[in-house]
Amino acid sequence: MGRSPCCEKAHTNKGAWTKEEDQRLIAYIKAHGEGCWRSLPKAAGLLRCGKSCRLRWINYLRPDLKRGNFTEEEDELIIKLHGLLGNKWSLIAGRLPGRTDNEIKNYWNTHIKRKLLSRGLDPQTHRPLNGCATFAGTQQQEAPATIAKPANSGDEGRSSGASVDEDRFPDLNLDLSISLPSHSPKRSPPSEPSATAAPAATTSANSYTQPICLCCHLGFQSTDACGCQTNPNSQSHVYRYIRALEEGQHIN
DNA sequence: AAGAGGTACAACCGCGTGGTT
DNA sequence: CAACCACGCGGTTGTACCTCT
Repeated sequence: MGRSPCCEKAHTNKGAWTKEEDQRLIAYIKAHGEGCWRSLPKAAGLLRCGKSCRLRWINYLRPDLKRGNFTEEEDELIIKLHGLLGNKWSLIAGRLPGRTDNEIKNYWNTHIKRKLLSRGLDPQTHRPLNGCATFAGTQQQEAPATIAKPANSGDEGRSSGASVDEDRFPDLNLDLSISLPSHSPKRSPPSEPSATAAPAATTSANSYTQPICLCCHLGFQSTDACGCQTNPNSQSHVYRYIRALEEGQHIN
């Protein structure tokens, strides 16, 4: 049982990276580009695991990293995105140029969690801590639960935040699901018959589905991470967060 | 000044997933 | 279609640094 180790443990360094190792990694990637992490350490003359090299590059050495303190805007964006996506740090990082998932994850655990607690909000659910409907009850009381669970909804413990709802962010309709732009019968594992269920972006009888790109809905401009505007007819198999429109609502 | 406790962050680990054979 | 492989992700840990007493 158990999987084979990702690399030979015997002759690999662990722990903090030295300057020399950093230089070797940077030089190699500059010369050969990213990719094939497994063979990279050997080729670059590093006594490191490929995973370790990848992590070091992505989280620390990449030239486009911003580093430095998070701004207030970034804080709020992270909170909103976490409310939407849960602990999907890589997705959140995708919306914050120059930030890495690891950095955001750490920042969340050390700063934002506390910030939300001080606001009386549960960092995981974004709901008021005392459980009473201080403001959650003030909105959308009549709205049925229209949230379709995300793809990994079976894994509640990991991303419970993804199931939070729109009452935390009245300006955002958080009715989300993960969907494919076009039907893909290949996906959707049998164990989760409807969770991934892309086409059914809603479970509400009162609403109908119409995909909206989350990026656009959040007000982001078309970027490399979101090609929906540059290529609206794209049939590429890219997961997109979509939400269901409520009755009477329409796309601008 | 020194030790204890708290905080921040880099790095590791195990698992899930997609691609290839 | 199953097995294998490599990559990427999220949770967790280790440790250096900071603050308080």
